[in-house]
Amino acid sequence: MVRTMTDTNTAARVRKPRGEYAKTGAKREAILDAALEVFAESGYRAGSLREVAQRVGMSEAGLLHHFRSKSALLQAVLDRRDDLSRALVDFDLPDGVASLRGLVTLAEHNASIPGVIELYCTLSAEATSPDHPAHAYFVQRYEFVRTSIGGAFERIAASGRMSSDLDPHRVAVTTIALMDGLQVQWLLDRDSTDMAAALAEFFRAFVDGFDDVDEAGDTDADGGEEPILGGLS
Amino acid sequence: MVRTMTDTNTAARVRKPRGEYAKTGAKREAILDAALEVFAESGYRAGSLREVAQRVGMSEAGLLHHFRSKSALLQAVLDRRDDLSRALVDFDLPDGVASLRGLVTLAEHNASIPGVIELYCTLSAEATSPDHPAHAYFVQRYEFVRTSIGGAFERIAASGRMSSDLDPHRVAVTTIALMDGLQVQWLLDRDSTDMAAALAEFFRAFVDGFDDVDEAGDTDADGGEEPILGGLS
DNA sequence: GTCTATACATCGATAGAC
DNA sequence: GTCTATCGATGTATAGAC
Repeated sequence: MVRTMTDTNTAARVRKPRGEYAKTGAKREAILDAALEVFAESGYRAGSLREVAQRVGMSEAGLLHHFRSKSALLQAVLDRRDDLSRALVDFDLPDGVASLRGLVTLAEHNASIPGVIELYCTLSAEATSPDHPAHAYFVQRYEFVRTSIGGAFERIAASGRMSSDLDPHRVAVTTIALMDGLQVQWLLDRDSTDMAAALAEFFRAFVDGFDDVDEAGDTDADGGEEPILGGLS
Repeated sequence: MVRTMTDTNTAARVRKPRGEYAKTGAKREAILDAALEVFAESGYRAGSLREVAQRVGMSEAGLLHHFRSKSALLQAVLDRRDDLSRALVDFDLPDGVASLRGLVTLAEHNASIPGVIELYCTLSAEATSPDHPAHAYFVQRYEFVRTSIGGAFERIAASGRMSSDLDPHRVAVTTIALMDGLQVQWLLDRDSTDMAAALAEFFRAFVDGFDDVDEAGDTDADGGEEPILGGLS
């Protein structure tokens, strides 16, 4: 399970009585939406509370009543994305190849929400600096994702569907790097790359039978939607 | 040839008389060094002229005597990196595989100059925003690099050393994405990845005989150093 | 060519009225 | 819960003395 920056805050928030929470919660959500936009467009350091407050139709003081500081607001934005992700991600599928196909689906999905891509793309680069308020968050996040995708490749290797010359963990690092790097190019020029196609081409070269249709593993027969892995970056 | 943002300025600078240029040129170089550091650590928007001036032991006004604005300083920093790169890069080698090996060497070299990696990593994400002063620079830069690496892969494909299923241009996009993404992870955690090894593993999977020693193509017999491709990102 | 002084904008955050 | 008012810090850039 991913450790977040504000487990304490989140717990306290959830413990609040429902009626009071519902009303003020709507405002909170609106603020978080606006904050995500602003941080995505300008990054954390260059993004201003003023801009967030303006977009949500509030004064800065009113905004700071809900979030006591700018960095607390950032943490809340990231925590909420994690909540969404946690509800959608399932990396512990027995079939590692299915997890990889999920990543391609994710890349497709991501192209429809450029704001979120911008957020993670900008923030992860910014948070490279050790004194950035989200530095620890991103270090832990990447660690977790590396482990998850590494596990998928381990199962693929164990089933003999990948060259034994390849280290599953290193291929996981490569996969994540590829997804991140594609996003930079895509944000700079939407026509420069089809992120999902590039990712699929990559998997096809490393994994035997990546394109094979799976009629056997029909665990999704309940008609539910494919799980979409969100906010990986 | 790469088009830069300040061809005009560069031309004007070069035209200056040598004696005058030498003295003030030293100060310029010192400023550019400091500016690269600051922009690398904090990005363009959060990096301050104050910090640059302090590191170079000057007042802000003195600094602005050499560069009329903050964005002009950034352009000068990028232009200088391009000058260095242009002197080191040779992507028009007849042997495409040799160019790829050059990229691995570059990845090794880059690990020794984290400041430059930080600069491009932070700036390229920041410049994703259309109103960023370096936006056009990075769009053009990536276009150029895609074309260059795409050409190398085309020659490799033409010589039959790559699967004909792969589109050389798309593999070029993938290669660049991989290099960029590796840098993010590496900056967040230096132990998370060996950038050069990951890149080599990638090429090995796509290119036949990537590891083969080339005794035939001994064009480097003059004892000169391997050309190092600098500042690709 | 470099400095001091300063103008002017923007920002995060607090205090206190309502 | 939201506002106005305000503080203090920080930032870019200019004017003018030396």
